[in-house]
Amino acid sequence: MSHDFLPSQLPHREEEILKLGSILAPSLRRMKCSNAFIYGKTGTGKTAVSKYVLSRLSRKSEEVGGWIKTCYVNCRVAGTEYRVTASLCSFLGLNVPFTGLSTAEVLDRFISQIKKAKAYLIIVLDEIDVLVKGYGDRLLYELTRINENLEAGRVTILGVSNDLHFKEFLDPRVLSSLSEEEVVFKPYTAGQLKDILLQRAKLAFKPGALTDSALNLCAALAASEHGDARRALDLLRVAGELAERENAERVEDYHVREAQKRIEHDRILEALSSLPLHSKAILYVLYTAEKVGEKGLTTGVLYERYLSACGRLGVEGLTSRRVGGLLSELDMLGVVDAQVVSLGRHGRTKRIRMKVPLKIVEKVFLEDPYFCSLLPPPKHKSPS
DNA sequence: CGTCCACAGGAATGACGGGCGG
DNA sequence: CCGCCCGTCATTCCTGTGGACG
Repeated sequence: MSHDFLPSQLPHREEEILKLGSILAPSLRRMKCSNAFIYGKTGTGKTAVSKYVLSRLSRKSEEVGGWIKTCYVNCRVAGTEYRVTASLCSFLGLNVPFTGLSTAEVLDRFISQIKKAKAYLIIVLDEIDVLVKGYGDRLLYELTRINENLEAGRVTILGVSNDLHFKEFLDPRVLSSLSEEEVVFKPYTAGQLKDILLQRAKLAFKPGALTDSALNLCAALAASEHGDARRALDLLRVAGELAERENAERVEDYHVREAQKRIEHDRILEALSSLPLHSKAILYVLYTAEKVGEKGLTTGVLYERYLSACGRLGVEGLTSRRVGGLLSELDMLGVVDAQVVSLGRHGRTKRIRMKVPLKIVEKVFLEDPYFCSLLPPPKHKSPS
């Protein structure tokens, strides 16, 4: 049930597999392949299909002589231009130091290794938008024009992205070269998600351990999200874990609903606890107010209390302007609801209220080394 | 019907830290 | 290794404004 598991069959992606396959097939006859751009929302199978096609291709290539090399790099995991390039080298059996060289030097070594091996290279750059947003399209530009002075060998690039907008960051030359072909992954429908879940459940669950309606619910919930298969699998996995923990015979609907809450809960907790100190201080003020039933604080009141909270924390408070900025960031994150209202003679301000459950916020502060001392000690509860 | 409150939120500028080329 | 540049966060200064109230 884990994210990186690559099943032997990918239901409802036959079309995409065929299309990608036909783009890459010429390499088996030592012919030029088009570069391609693959996009679709998260959990639509882009990564799985790319990896699947790559592995099929490299198996096929061994049958016919093995001149095709496939590389899969996740740009977000690799992180920097340098590490992406270094990672590409390692697919050619070329080890480069993890630091010390310039990126250009690593790229040169990479190119000369291609020449030496006369390799047909298929490169998949997953989450390519992260690389481009962080470092620009320089590396992509270099990669797309390697072919120009290569008498033996070929380089084909498949760029995978879930952000369609990122094309705007690309140089027109890079864009036209990269998007010779485009493959779009549409979101899965509820029915398709069900098939995927069924296939995985066969491997992960004992027969009869999963009710049909629980499975349908997972599919329906994920379909209403983005048609996100990852979400569907998460739901099923967490539901399974919950059922297991309470020694239930089978996974039922309520396990799935519980799993959904749990996933949401963890997501919020993660988002809140990684907030910067001053944003947390603002949240703390809102939390203490709402705890005693005080809702819809105004900006002025919030700022005063924020300053006093800062005093107790032993840090200098920020300006009201900055606090206003942080507040609208929290608003955009969906943590807080801040609406501008006019109180006539009493001026214009914001009505600010919490948009996430107080319980989760409380948990954040209890676990926070800065804030836990400001809170009353937790009531005794049996460990859950 | 104009005034004026209590902010909103844009623009310019400064402080700081980290990466990069020379 | 050093200076430079750039992005981020914060401050300062500022203009804009919906509507209750006199």
